[in-house]
Order: sequence, then structure tokens, then C-alpha cells
Amino acid sequence: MKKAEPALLTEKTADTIRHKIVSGELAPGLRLSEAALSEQLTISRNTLREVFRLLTQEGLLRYEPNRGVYVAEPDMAAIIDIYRLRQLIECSALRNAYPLHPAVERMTQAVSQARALSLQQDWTGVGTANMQFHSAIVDLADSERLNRIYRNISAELRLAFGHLNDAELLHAPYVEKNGAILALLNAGQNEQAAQALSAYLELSQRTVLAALSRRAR
Amino acid sequence: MKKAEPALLTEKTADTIRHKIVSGELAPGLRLSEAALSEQLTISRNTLREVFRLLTQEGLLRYEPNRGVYVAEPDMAAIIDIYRLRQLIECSALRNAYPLHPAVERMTQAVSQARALSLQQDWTGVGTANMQFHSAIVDLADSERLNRIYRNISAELRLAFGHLNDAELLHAPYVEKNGAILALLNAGQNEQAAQALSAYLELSQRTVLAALSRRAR
DNA sequence: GCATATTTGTCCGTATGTATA
DNA sequence: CTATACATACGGACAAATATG
Repeated sequence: MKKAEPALLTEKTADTIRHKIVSGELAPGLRLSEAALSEQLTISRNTLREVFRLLTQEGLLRYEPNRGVYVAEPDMAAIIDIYRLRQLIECSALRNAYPLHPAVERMTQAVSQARALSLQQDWTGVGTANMQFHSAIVDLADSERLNRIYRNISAELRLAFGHLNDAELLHAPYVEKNGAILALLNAGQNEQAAQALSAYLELSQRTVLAALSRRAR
Repeated sequence: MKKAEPALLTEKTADTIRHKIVSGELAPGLRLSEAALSEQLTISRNTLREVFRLLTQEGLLRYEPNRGVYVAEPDMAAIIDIYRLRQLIECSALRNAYPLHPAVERMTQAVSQARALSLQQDWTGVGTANMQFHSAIVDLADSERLNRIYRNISAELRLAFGHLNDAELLHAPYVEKNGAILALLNAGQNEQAAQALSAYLELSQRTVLAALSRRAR
């Protein structure tokens, strides 16, 4: 029988910390002490430093030489930058999508799951399903590097979302918009789907920025 | 008087290895032993492992759990993927460029330098100048994340270039094409500039793939 | 298929430099 | 300015995984 140990300790720990960050357990701006964290996770400082490198590259941590690592605090400039990338990546993926790409199945599932969770008012779950929908859109491009890039920016975005408390406002309105985009894609109207997505992203960005500025008061 | 010690040891070592990789001193596919390399560089194994993490994220090294790190060997799929990203990133940057962006100055300098080195038949230098030209194009977008992404894929691409021996064929024909793109941009014809760039990239990709397949025989 | 040697993954203790109170 | 806390880097150790004969 195989040990259920799936990943290397480094990867596993990275997952743990990643989750603590996006869940808000480790607040943005918080300084992460090597000694304290390594003791709490019962891993060595060497190993923890390797994990820090990983998460820094992903944009979840910020590095200050000789001063330590801090949980990133995405600001307005970061949000704007991230949404520009999303426009670029997602819209082009949709525009050039093949009709019967396997990722379409994932998009369909994400939409129906979001609808179900929406009825139960599980807005956090809806948010996750929405993110899966967009991740599936990127899959349409069949690009290993685009997928890696998108994983990074959506982690950063999740971090920004995390501290905007009105989850319903942030996610609920988008369920049916995703459904509409999917319908257009299934109808072979790629260009219209891309335009709908573009409008979607613009609206979403405005909402996030507004929520962020309310909080910054 | 300050010590001239500029960077962290980790960063400095990463620079060293990066250079050895793109210069071909460390051949693609070569396995890098932690013990041997750390002794050769007179740094500890722990420090070297952090460097490996850094370069792995950049795509210059490939990681195999419990087996070690290898110098990456970009294959055809990687080349194709990278060029798709370049089309997406560079063309959109050019299409949406502001007229008087500071990066235009850098583009201009890169072109004139490439012309000068071209006369001296310094094709490696021409290649570097060409890369700076395209890096400047990405700067036009003013996106921190796009710049980071582009740094990574161009390091990977340089690695692929490195082992195609005909540097003149790979770089010489592109000097004047870059000049033409710059001229179109200066004339405010962004769309034409983007289309010229797109054709440029398609040709470049074909050349690289052909050289790669000749070598693979 | 087995025993052995090599190498990675991880941990610990410690010394040094740098930033902050 | 001193003291303190912490990040940076080192070297040694051992277990686990892998490769080798």
C-alpha cells in the first residue's frame, strides 16, 4: 500500500500557507517570521525559506531583503494590472476557441455548480465556481504557460477578494453572465462571447475597485 | 566606504548560473549535482537549492523530485507555446501603445545598436539588441506582471536559441524588420506596426523550428 | 531480485551581518 | 550608541528515495 503522502513537504507546506493566506487567516501586510512559522508548522527554517520563494514568485508574498517576507497587499494598481491581463488572456482564449474543446465541459459544470450554490446562498462557493469557470476559459487556449500565469494571477486576485466582505455583491451577479457567455460559445459565436466577457471583466473590475476604496477609508 | 557587494549571494549565484546556461557552458539536459556544483561555486548546498528554485521558476531548470535538477531543453511544443505568448503580448502592447512612451526611446536605441553591431558582424550582439527591442515593446504596456512574464519566456527562448549555431541566420534578417516596426509606430500607425510584428514573429518561429529540427536529426 | 552506493530531502546548530528599538 | 531581533549563509547529519552492480 502506498503512503498517502502525495507531494513533497515543500509543496505541501506551500499549499497550507497558500490556503491560510487566501482564507484570510494570515492577513495582508502581516509579516511572517521564519522562526515562528517554522516552529508552528514543525518544519525547518531551510524548508520554509524554499516555500517562501515559491509563494513570492506567485505574488502572494512580498520580499524585502534582509527584512523578511510579508503577505502581499494587492492595491489598486495591482487590481488594474491583473484585470488587464485577464482581458488579454481570457478574451483571446475565447475568441480562438475550438468548438468541441474538453474545457467546455468544465465550463458547463462550473456554471451549473454556481447556479446550485447560488440557490443555497453559498456565496463563497459561488465565487470558487466562478473562478473555475474562468480557469476553464484559459484552458481553451491549450497553453501550458498561459495556464501557469493564470494560476498565479487568480491566486493574487483571490487574496484581494478575500478581504472585501460583501461576497454576494462580488459573485452573485456574475453567475448568469457566465451562463450567457457559455451559451454564445456553444452557439459558435466566439466574437460575441469574447465581447460579453470583456464587458463582464470591466464590470467586475469596477466592483472590486469600489469595494476596495470603501474599505480603504 | 561601502563594500562593493551588491546583491544577495543567492541572486548573485543565480546570475552566474543563468549566464552559464544561456552561454551554453551548461548544456541543455545536463544534470546539475547539488554536491558538485555547490563545491565548485564554494557555496553551501542549502543556498544552491534556493538558487535552483529561482531558476526553475524562470523555466531555465527542470525539476524531477528525488532525482535532481536538469538544464531545461525547450522542445518544439515549448517554442510554439512561447511564440503564441509573444504574439499575444507584444502585438497587443504595440496596438495600444501611447505615442510618446519612454519605452520608444529604448526601442530606438536597440535598433541603432543592432545596426551598428550588424556591420561588425557581431551576431550575438545583434541578437541581444533584438531582444532588448522586443523587451522595450512589452514595456509599452506599463504592466509590471507582463514584464515579469516576458522576462521568463525570453530567458527560455534564449536558452533555445543558444544551441542553434547559425546566429547570423537567426538574427541578421530581423534588424531592418525591427526598424520598420519602429517607423510605423512613430508614424502613429499602431495597427500596421502590430501586423508587421505579427508577420515578423511568424517568420522567426518558422526559422527557429527549422533550425531545431535540423539539429534534432 | 537484492544489496550497496549515491543523491536528494530535511533537519539542526551556529556564525555573521543588517535593521530597528 | 548599544542592544536586540532577525534574516542570511554555512556545515554537518541522517533518513528516504533512487540508481548501480
